[in-house]
Amino acid sequence: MMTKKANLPGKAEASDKAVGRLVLYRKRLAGIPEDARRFIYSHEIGELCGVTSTQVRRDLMLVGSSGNPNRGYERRDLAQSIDEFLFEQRRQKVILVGVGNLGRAVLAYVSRRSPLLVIVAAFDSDPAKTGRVIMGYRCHAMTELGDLVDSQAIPTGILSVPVAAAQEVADRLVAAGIRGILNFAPVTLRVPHTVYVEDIDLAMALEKVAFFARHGRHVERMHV
Amino acid sequence: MMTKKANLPGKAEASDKAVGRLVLYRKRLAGIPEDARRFIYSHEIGELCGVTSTQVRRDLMLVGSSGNPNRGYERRDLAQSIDEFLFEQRRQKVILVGVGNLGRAVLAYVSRRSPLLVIVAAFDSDPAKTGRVIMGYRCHAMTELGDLVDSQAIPTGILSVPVAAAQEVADRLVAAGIRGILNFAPVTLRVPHTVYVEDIDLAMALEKVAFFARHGRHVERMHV
DNA sequence: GGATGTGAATAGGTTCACAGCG
DNA sequence: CGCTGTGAACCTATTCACATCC
Repeated sequence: MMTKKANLPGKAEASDKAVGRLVLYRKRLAGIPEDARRFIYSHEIGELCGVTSTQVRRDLMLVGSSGNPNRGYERRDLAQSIDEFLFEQRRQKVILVGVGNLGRAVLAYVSRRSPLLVIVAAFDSDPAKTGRVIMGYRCHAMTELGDLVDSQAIPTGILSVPVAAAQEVADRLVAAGIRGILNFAPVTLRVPHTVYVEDIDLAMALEKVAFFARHGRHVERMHV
Repeated sequence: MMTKKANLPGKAEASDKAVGRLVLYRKRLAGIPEDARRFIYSHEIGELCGVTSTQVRRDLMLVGSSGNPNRGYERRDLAQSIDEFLFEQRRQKVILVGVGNLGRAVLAYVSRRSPLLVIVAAFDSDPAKTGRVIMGYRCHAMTELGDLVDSQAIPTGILSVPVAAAQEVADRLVAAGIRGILNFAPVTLRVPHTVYVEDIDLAMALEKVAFFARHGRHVERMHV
């Protein structure tokens, strides 16, 4: 029998952390000047990212890239492989809900930094904002949210609304078929477990830092 | 012999993840109405935070709190214990460097949300900003940075300056004796390993979400 | 010689299972 | 009974060690 590929054997599944690091490698590679050396060693990538060289090589196994002993990895080629692995080279649409202080900062921050992700619309419930162009993005009324996500099959949403509205908006996003949410609202969202949620709570992040600032412990790095 | 307490036996060392969860528990406890039930079970905390009850109890062992079979944990008491563990109940000073879009959002976000952390000053290199009050915080010139951190023994700094300036500012913070940095600049900072750094790169976080949105995998939650 | 790629060993974190309590 | 507290089992992630290649 065995028609079900449950756990598709042979193909290694990328963990949350591994994906996080791959995104990081990709970003740091992009930061290297175009005219720098054509090849790069795993230990150099490691230094750039605060990761051991073994870890880098282990992660790169996932993308199926392949380096050359003695010369290392061809930079452009490697970047391409990682893009392929992460996004299949295709652009992916994103929407943002909640154009407050934080929402605006995110709009400003993300544009230009992620060429393979495009924010296609922003939403806010405040009538004073809807219709206007903010940080280069047109702000729509919340009523249009469901339709747009659904009709354009938007997979990813950024949630930067006040706590009070967060769960309700999340519900609407889920109902409209969203697959992943980057959540800045300080609340644990209830969503079906098919939807991936990454929470960023700035206050909590700061408290964690404050704790370890006092306790002077270890180095462990991971960019979100 | 055995004078060296290497690994100080008996006292469990809190891991990065455990601390993150404790911060989360504390935050969610704070969100419960004052007049709600006086006791709470580990499985209730777990539901509130998206964590298993075993995990909650395991983490609470670290703070040395103690629940009561049959009734659970006394809410106020527990919150107090966690505060004690995380911050020894004392207020801790924080500064912020870089009052751009993101810096402003962080200022607005953190104030009121972390009663035990107080932002004591903001800094920016733009003369148009220095001297003014932004989001309720007075903005100082960068020249005052080292002195203030040093003289007031500020342990924790928020870094929300442009990439180009990040490493230099980090160096100055370190020289002035900072112990922990919350870094929003999209660069891996080089700091002595006695300094704790937590990186938050919004673009990277979004890319991670976009990846898992396409790959529909697992639930794993962790609020930064 | 110094790098890659990777099985094997290790460390770290989570869940299980259950004793003990109220 | 259903909960807490916790040793032990388990599972995941990282590092080691080394065969292999240029």
